[in-house]
Amino acid sequence: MEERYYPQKIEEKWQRIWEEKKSFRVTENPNLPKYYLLEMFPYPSGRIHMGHVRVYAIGDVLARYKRMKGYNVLHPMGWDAFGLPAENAAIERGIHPAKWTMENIAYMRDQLKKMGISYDWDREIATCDPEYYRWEQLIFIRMLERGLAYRKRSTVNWCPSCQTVLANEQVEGGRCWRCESEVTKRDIDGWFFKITAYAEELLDWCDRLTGWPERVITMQKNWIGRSEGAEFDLAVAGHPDLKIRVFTTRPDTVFGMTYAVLAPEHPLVDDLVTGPGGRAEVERFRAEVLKQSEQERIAEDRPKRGLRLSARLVNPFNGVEIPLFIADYVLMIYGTGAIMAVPGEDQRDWDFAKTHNLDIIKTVSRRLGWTGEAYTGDGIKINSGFLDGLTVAEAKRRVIDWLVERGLGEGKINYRLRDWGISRQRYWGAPIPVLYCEACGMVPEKEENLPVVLPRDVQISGKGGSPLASHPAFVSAACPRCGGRARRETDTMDTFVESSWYFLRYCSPRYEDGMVERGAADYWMPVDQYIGGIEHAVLHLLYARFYTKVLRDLGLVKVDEPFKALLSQGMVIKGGAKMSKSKGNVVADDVIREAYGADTGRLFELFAAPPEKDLEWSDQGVEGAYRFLTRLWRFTFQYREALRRANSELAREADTPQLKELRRLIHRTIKKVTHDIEGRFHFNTAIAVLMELFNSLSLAAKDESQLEQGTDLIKSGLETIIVLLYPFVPHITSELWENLGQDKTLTEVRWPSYSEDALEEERLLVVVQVDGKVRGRITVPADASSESIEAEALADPKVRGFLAGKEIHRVIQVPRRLVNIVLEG
RNA sequence: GCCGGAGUGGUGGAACUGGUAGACGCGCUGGACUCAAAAUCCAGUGGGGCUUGCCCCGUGGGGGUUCGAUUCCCCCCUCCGGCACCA
Repeated sequence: MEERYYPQKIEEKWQRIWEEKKSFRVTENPNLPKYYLLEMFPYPSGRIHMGHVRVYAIGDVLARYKRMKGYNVLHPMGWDAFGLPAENAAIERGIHPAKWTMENIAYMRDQLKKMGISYDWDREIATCDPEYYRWEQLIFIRMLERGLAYRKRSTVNWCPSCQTVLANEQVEGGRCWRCESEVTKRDIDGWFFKITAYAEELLDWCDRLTGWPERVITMQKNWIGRSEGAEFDLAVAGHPDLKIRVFTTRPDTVFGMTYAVLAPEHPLVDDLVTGPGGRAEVERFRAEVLKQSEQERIAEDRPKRGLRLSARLVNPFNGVEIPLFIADYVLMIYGTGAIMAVPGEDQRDWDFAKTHNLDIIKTVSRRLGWTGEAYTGDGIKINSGFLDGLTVAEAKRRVIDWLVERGLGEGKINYRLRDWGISRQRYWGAPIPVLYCEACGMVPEKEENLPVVLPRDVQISGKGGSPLASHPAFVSAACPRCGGRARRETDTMDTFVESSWYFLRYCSPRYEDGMVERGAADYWMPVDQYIGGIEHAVLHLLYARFYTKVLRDLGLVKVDEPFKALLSQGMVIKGGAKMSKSKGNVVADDVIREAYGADTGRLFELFAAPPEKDLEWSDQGVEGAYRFLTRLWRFTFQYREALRRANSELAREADTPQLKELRRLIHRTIKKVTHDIEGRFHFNTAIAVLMELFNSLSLAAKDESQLEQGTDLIKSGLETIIVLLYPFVPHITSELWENLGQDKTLTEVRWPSYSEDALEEERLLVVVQVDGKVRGRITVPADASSESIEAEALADPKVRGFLAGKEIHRVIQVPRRLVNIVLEG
C-alpha cells in the first residue's frame, strides 16, 4: 500500500476487475429477491458532465447497496438514440446522424465506466438499432388494428425551428420543450395514439402509485384534467332540425343561463348564419381570433371578444329564449365546443356578460358577506324552479336525472388530456410501418417485412420536409395487400415512443422472437426504483404508463404500471443556473477525475444535498470530499500493520468506557446509514454519520492506551466505515479493504447488521427543563425509575436555583430523555 | 388567477412520531509544525450581554394550541415549480 492516495490508479484497477469478473451481470434467479433499479437513460448528446453524473451516482448507491443486501439487482444502461440534435449535427457539420450518435455513445459509455457506475453492460441497448425499433413497429400495427393508433387531419402544434409537429405535452408555455422556439398552429395529417382511452385508468392509478412524489402525481392528475358534469341539447328557435350540444360541470345552474356560446370554428356556425353579410362578419371574426391566439393568449385580463349571431336558443328547462354568440373564450378542442353561459356563477361568463350587456341571474344563495362577482361556492339553489332549496350537489344530480328521463342529455365526464400526436416530419426516428396504396388506401406493412429500416443514404438539408420523402427507394414500395404501387409513410415516430418501453427491453435485450421475453419481464417488472429529472413529470412518465397499459392489454406484460417508485432528483446548479452546455457553466467529469478521482466527484454530489433537492456546485465542497477520503486513506495506511494483527471478528467486550461508547457508535452508525439509504435516500446524512464515526475512530486511535486495548474494536470500526461507504465511493473502499488483508472483495461482502443490545446505553443523558427552558443535564443509570430520575432532576444544583421560592405545579417526563418542571403561575 | 413546494448561522445543509435548534461539511479566526509557504494537525466559531460563568434573544413575519413548537392550526410576506379562458 502506498502512503499517498492516488485515485486514478486504483480506480482504473477496480474498474478493470469489475469488468473482467463481470461483477454486475445478472440473470433471472427465482431463488433471489429481485430489485430493478433504473435511471432515465440519456440522450447521447455528446458528453456527460458533472451535472449529469448526479443521477447515476444516486442510482449506483442504491444498486450496490441492494446487492449487498442480497438482492438480484438489474441495473442497466442504454441510449435514447433517436432525436433532432443528431440531425442538426448532420446539417451543421455534415456528419451522418448515425455516425454522430454512435460516436457520442462510445464516448459517454466510457465516461460512465470511468465514474465506476455498476451497470450490467451486457444489456446495453440503443433505440436507433433496427433490432430495437422493429418491435415498436410491430406494436404500432397491433395498435392500429385496435384503433389505438389512428391518422387524422387536425390543428397541431408546430415548431418552426425543429420543423416538426409537437405533442401537447411537449409544448411548455407556448414554446418548444427542446429548443424554446415559439410554437405555431398548423393543419396537418398525422398519427395519434389514443391515450385518452386510458385517461380514466391513468388517473385512477395515480392514487396507487404510493412510491411516487406527491408533486409528480399532482402534475399528472392536473394534466389529465378530469371534470364531471353533463351534456345536453339546446334547441334552435325556429329551426326544428338543428340543436346544439353543450357541456357543463355545473348542471345545477341551468336556470341561470342567459346566453350560449359556440367556439368560432364550431361546424354548426355555418348552418346558423344567414345571408352573405353575416357570413362575411363571421369570417372576419374567425380571422381575428386566429391571429390573436398566437400572441395575446398569455396576456392577462384580455377582453373576451364575441360576435352575436341572429339565431336564438331555447333553454329546455324553462322554455326561455336566449341569445347566441361565437366567442374566443370557448375552445373547439374541449367538451362539445359549445357552452351554456351562466354569468352569475362563472367568472368568464360574468366578464363576457358585462362587456356585452347581458342579463345575470343568481341561482345560488351567496355566502354571508360575499362581495365578489361570479359566485362559485356552495349554497342553496334559488331562482331555479324545481331545484329551489336544494344544495348544489343535490341539484346537479336532479338535473342529470331530469335530462335522462326526457332523452335530452346525460351525465358526462370530460378530460383535458388529448391524444398523443406521434408523427414527426423528421429523418432520425423510427419509421411508421404503413403504406398508402393507390388501390387499397392505407395499409400496414406485413409483419414478416419488419423492421422497416431507416435508410442511411439520405440527403439531410434541414430545408423543410422529411429527407425520407425525397428517397425514392424508401418511398416507393409494393402494397403489402395487393402488390400494387404504394407510397411509404415518411413520418417517423416521436422519440418518446422508444422511451415508453425501453425498461421492458432491458429485461431480455437480445430476445429475437418478440419485444420482450415473457418470463424475463414477469421476473423483473415492474421497475422497483426509477430515478430521473422532474422535467418528465408529464412527458415521458405519462407516455410510459400509457404504453405499458397498452402492452398489458395486448398480452405482452402482466404489470399495470411500469414504475413502482420514483425519485425525482434535483438539478446541479452552478452560478445560479442549471449546469448545462448552453449556459457554459459545466464542470467536466474528466477535470474532476484527474484532479480528485471519480470517488471524490461522487462523494461530493451525494453529500452536498439530499437527492430531491437542487445541488449547488462548490469547488470547496469537492475539496472537502477529497480531504475526507485522503484522511481515510492515511488512517488506514498508518494503522494497517497494527490492525492486520487484530481480529475484528472476535471484537471482545470493550472494557473502558470510551471503548464501550465507540462500540455503541459503530452499531448506531450501521443503523442510521441503513435507514437513511433504505427509507428516504438521504445519502447526505448517511455520509455525515460515517464522518462522525471516523472522527471518533481517529480520536481513539490517537490515544495510546485505547489503541492498545481496543485494536480489535478500532479495526472493526474501520471495516464498518469501509463497508458502509462502499456504495458511495466503491474504488477507494475496495482498495482499502484489500489492504486490510481481506480475501473477499467488497462486491462479495454483505451489508452489516447491527445489534439492538449493542445500542443499549448504560447511562442516559436526561435534559432537565424548568418551564420549558433547558436548565440542566443529568446522567442516570439506564434502568433508573422515573421517580428516581425526577428526584435527581429536582436535586440538580443548577435546576434548584430556578426553583428557589417557587411552587412546583407539575412535572412532565419523557422517559429516558427529558424532565420538564412546570412552576406555579 | 388556481394548484403544489420551500423559507433554519457567513455558507451547503442536520434535527426520528411535538422534547437539548444548528449534526456533518465548507468558510472564517487563533495556535502547532516550517526559514517561509502549501499540505497536515489542534482549538474556537448563531446573535447580544456581562461579573467568563451564566443570562437574554433566535428556525421569513404576526397570532394560536401545548408543560414544551423548526415540527401542529390560522392569517400575512417572499421565493421556486406546474397549469393557465378546459366550461
